[in-house]
Amino acid sequence: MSKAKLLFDLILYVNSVRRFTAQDVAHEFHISIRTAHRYLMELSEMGIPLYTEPGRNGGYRILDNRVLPPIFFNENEAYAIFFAFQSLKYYKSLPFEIDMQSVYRKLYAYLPPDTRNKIDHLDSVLSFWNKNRGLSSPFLKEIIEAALENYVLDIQYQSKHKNTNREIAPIGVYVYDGCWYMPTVDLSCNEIRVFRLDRILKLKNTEKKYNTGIHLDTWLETQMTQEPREPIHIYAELTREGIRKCISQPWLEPHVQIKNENHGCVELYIDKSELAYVSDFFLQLGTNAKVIKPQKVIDYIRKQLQDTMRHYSS
Amino acid sequence: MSKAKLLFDLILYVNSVRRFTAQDVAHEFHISIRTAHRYLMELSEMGIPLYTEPGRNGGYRILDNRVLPPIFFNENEAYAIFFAFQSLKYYKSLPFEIDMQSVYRKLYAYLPPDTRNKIDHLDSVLSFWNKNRGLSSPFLKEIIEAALENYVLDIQYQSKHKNTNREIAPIGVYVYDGCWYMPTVDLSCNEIRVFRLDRILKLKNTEKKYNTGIHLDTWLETQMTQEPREPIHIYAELTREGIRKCISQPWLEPHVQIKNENHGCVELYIDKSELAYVSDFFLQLGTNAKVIKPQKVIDYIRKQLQDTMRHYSS
DNA sequence: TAAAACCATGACAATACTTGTCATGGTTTA
DNA sequence: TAAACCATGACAAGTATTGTCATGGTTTTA
Repeated sequence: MSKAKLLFDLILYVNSVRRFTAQDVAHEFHISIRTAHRYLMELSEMGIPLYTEPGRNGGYRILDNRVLPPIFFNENEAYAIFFAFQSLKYYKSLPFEIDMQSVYRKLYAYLPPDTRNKIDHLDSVLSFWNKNRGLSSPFLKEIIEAALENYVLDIQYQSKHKNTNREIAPIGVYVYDGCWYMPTVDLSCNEIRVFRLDRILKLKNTEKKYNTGIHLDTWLETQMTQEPREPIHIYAELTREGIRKCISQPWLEPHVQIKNENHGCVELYIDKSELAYVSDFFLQLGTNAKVIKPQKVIDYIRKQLQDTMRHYSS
Repeated sequence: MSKAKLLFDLILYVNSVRRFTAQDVAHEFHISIRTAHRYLMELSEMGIPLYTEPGRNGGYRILDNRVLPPIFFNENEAYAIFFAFQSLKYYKSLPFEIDMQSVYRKLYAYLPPDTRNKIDHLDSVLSFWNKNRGLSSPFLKEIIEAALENYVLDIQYQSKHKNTNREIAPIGVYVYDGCWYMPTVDLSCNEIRVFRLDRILKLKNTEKKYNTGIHLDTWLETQMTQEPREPIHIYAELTREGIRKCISQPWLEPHVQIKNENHGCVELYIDKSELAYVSDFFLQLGTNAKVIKPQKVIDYIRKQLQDTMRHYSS
């Protein structure tokens, strides 16, 4: 085995055992102890964060933030990384922000000049804006860590009518529509609740542990595909502009039927719990939509219109 | 200089010159031609895409998709890359998708087992959903390429009242609110127009070139910070729920004033062109907002209410 | 058609590097 | 105080790398 290959394997070895003696290395790789020492010194010089403790029960340790063996990337893979980083550029206070910068620097430093120009140019024709770039989610990192380690959090949350304190076990975090959300198990009632991160006022890690046993993707999938429990049949006619606006809504888009360039309709089943939201949506479309079914939505829209009318005539 | 270091530098050298002879290498690195041959053979064996042409005027070439010198990343940097990739997971038909997969595999392969678990777990507690994950933007890659190379595109676009054909020079692409947009110079009128990628029906590269001379970031910045040209003073009172909804709007958020837990107001200047949009927004807030100024908005809201009322009473 | 300018590969000696053994000295713990 | 670690130096034996020379192939050009 060549020296380079051996050093490479040695990085893998020290990364996985974390604590070892020169003896261990010598035995593992069938080399002398003297050479083991020499190799470990070389790794240190390469920047691998080893430290040693002399004396009995001493030995070598690897610190956190271990260095991986050197990896060959090609130009396209570098592009892919730059492209992905670009997508996060406008989020505020992201975890791993500093590490992204150092990845960027390392890759950029090794690119040939013409590719650098391309990368600079890519940067100048591609932006991922997000709606809530003004709103920061200061607790994001803590929440990701808590979700990873199954910690229970104590949060103060600004809900519709008042501020509440809750003990929750986060299932995970997700961004939707440019805004961070956290589905959790609320430990007071053992139900799943979703919180918006920008509405969390305070957060404390209780150091207690609770494994929700729920996988974020699984949960999101069930949310998205869930059949309505109390299905309500919605039918509405749309103008051209109404079609355009409905198609922009991902939850409506599959249900829009286009009859001709200027007329269409939308027909779907929703759950009772979504009634208010859906009614508000059609209300906001004004004369570009006309809800035909159900009467409940029509009544709601009429009531809202009357209330608002009164509100504005006083 | 050690052999490893020399090979490393040689990668940088061949990546930047792209075409060279063994003689050149020998001269550049002060080694014999024989050794230059040996080294170049080694690079080939390492996977660097060299090919050779024998004969006079022959020599070595490097193919596209050049391989970068090996890079040491640490655990946190690997995390950062996984985190960034996660943010793109739900976009449809992205450029660099295949390369992202191979980056993922390479990094993952070299992670120690415990870190692999963490990465798997990170994957299970973090999702970046986006609103239009159902809507694909099939022309994204073509548009990025056209923007990079300053090509003029011929598009068919579904606008508010009819489908139109336009010749445009893309300034760039950006995502906002989960949806892809493309600011362009419309060559028929030489004005800047923004198109939504999902509303592009057809796209053709004309092979003509036109340099817009506009930098996407610069343009976005001016869009966002632009002072209103015909400023209109808006003042509205808000309920608790009104505050909540206004704070969710990034363009309103800085102008919301909270008086107490249940009352607040919002005051700002907007441009005349935004009047309809802003009016619609306050209309949709119903009784949770009361616009006090200007009369124009109040009139608009009243008219909309009446129209919709009539619409729903027939 | 021959010479020039490339690549490809082999042999071999000179040189440089790597390794294992032995030796010495320091630190910590039982 | 002995055991079990790390750290480092010296040196000979073993291994790898390098440059020189040699030979053979391909393509271009004069």
